[in-house]
Amino acid sequence: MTIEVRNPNILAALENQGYRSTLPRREIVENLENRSDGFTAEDLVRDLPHIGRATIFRTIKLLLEAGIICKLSLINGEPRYSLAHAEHHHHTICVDCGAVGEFHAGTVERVLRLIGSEVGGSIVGHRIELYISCAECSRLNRPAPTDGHTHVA
Amino acid sequence: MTIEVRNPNILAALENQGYRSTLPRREIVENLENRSDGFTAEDLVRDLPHIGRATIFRTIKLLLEAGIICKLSLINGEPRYSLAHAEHHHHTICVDCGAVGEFHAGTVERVLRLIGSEVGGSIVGHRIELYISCAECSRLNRPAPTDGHTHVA
DNA sequence: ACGTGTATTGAGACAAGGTATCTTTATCTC
DNA sequence: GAGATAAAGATACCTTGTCTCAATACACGT
Repeated sequence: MTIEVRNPNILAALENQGYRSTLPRREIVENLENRSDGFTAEDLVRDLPHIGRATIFRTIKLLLEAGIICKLSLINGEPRYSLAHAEHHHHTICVDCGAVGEFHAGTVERVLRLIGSEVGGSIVGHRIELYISCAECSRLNRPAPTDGHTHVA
Repeated sequence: MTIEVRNPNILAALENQGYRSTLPRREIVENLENRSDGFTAEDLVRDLPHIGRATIFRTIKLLLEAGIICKLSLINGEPRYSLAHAEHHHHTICVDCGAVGEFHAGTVERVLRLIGSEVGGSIVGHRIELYISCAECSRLNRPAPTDGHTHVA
């Protein structure tokens, strides 16, 4: 399980990939950097009303492809985005407050590779999401009576 | 890794939970049972044009809640449904042909529980999806040059 | 078999999240 | 600066669902 520091220069990363540094992109990236938790595309649309909706979505896609942000889904399937702090990781998502954490577990990756090899064919990727009620939320609310086995997917 | 047999009587399961056995529901369940792979809500809407859109979605929701079908997402996030064959499981999804397989890996569950306990708070659920190019597809197409580490979520 | 209460349906409007198109504008390069 | 071209904005449209509300069909008691 690893938690690393924030990418120091997102704009530079985009420019290195041949993209222009435009005002809307700078504003979106700046907005992103001031967020600690997950956010929706609509959050950005609301925060940056002078930037067109399409541009917001286009930039989100760009940042996703560049690995700068990740797309994750809440337990009900709603999409959220979050800044990527580490290279390869997965997310813990608090179902109460929405806080997003990152973790990396080599064991899980190994087991999935093993399963892939049993199935035959080749592994293309995987998606892992761990839904929790974070320490604070589960203290405030009554602790959720779950078993960690809730079948989500 | 387990693969089990199909639920013999979906309708009875619904009735046991207090739901009425209506014609639309019978038709939808019958249609489902004749599918081997993942399907979309629109597939059902197309196949059963005399059944209202809302009813299709309502019934899907019902079957999801009853654990009779699962909702899963393709690598690009598109939703798919698939009949549930086993109790608690996750899915392998072929990114080329869409074939859906089921697997269960106790090791992964254990590791996720461990991670949950490190994070503090309580585990509510998890989502795991393994994207593959199935044996047949990876033989036909050129084998995908991936490493099993593609960062999806 | 026959009402009757209530769950369920169908039609269609609405919503969230996102994409496509097309014209105008802003960047980068020289 | 000038020009080629990437990117932005506006807006229509798409997909996947959900909501409302009147009309219908189940299931149950008799």
